[in-house]
Amino acid sequence: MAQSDTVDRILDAAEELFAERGFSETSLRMITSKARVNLAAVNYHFGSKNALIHAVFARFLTPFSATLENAFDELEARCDGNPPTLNQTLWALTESAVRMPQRNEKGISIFMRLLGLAYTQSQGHLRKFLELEYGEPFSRFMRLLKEATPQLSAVDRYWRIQFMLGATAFTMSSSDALQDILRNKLGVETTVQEIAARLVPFLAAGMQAPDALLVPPTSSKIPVA
Amino acid sequence: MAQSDTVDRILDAAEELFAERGFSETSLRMITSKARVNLAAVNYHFGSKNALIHAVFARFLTPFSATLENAFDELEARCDGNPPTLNQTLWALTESAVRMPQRNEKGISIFMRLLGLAYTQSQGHLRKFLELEYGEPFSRFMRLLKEATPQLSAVDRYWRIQFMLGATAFTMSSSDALQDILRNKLGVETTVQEIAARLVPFLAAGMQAPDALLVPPTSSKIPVA
DNA sequence: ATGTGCGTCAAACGTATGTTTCAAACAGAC
DNA sequence: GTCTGTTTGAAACATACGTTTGACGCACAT
Repeated sequence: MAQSDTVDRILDAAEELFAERGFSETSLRMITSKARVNLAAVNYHFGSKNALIHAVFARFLTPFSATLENAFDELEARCDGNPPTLNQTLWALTESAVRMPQRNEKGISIFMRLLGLAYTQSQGHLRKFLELEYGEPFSRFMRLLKEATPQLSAVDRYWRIQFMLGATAFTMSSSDALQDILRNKLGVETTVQEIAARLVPFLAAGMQAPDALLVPPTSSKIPVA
Repeated sequence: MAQSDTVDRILDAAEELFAERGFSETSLRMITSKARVNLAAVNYHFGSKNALIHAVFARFLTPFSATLENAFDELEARCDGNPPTLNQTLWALTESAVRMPQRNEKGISIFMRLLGLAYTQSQGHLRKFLELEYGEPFSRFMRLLKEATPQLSAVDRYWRIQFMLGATAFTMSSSDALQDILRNKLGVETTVQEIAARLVPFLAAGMQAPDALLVPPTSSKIPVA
């Protein structure tokens, strides 16, 4: 065995367990026993549990971030000068995610779920790590979104982007369970690609919704079509 | 002091700590010391940490669920016969949430954050507890959504509902953090009511988006590196 | 053969957790 | 006042955690 695959075994196991159970709820002992390596191996190879978490993110975020930069480069080149549309920007992102080389068929949903957890679980160190290491492609995505939705105020845009992130992270992270339910209920099979194909129009429509009414259209007034 | 306020002190402290740190990351010792009660009081009054979590949810979910049922009753009465529109249904839900009697100014955001956590953190016991106790208003909401979007196929509707849930749960579960970012970046203060007022149009637009295109609308042939 | 460096292993460490114990304090009824 | 059931208090319990230790095995250069 070449340069000991212990490191990868740990990363594989950790990635999967973190995705299903969260960070604090996953102990090093669960990880090492799933990976069938010694407990001390984690601290030997990574230094600490937090460092392991960072390594798990780095392993999939680094190639993804490169792929994404390429997709954005190409998109901007194709539009030369004009800002890409909202649809184009969203599709560039989705395609980059979907086309990522996956280690297994659960790859994309683990990927999404981890991103969601990173946002949700307020682990300070993770947040700082991600901002530091991968802030740039994120900023670029934000800039593209901004140029694609000039009609929105900065505040409206900010919140709508959060809504998009939420819909995406949530759906993708529980896509396994959701696909099961759908299969049992309606007897339909679905691929992640199809989910993405449904998600993008939903998001685009939401982003381009008319300005937020700050008053509910309840009772008498504004019956709404 | 009437029937010992220990119980309420514990619930107040637990609610706040759970909302800011999550369940596993909050220890009974943090709770009891914040509430200035003895450590053993939690197990004496509630039986276990899990039971305390259930009690925290029950305290705000029971009145909320009642309020919601009333709101739906009233909405259906007002529409007599015709199914309520999507906007009306969504607003009935949001208003019920926003108008809940709050214990303090942080009430509503704690409430939202806890709901988000319940969805996000896959604590098995919580899920089961919530389904068992509050499954009915949820089913009713789903039925109203179905009647409000007859143009959607069952599959489309299913996924779009997941997208809505995701956007809501995600935003609500990190709303404090998101408000902080917004404050530091743009110097804007936001209330949960305003977030809700922005969320509803976003969701409504997404739900009513044109049928999903199953092919990305990129210019040429989906080049992508 | 010998020594060196890296990786593995079982075992232990210190700390923090949820829970239990049991005596003391307290309330209200008689 | 005395008794009775309920609530508090300090302390201990058993367990699980992340981390550290030091002995051991093994490849490989000398």
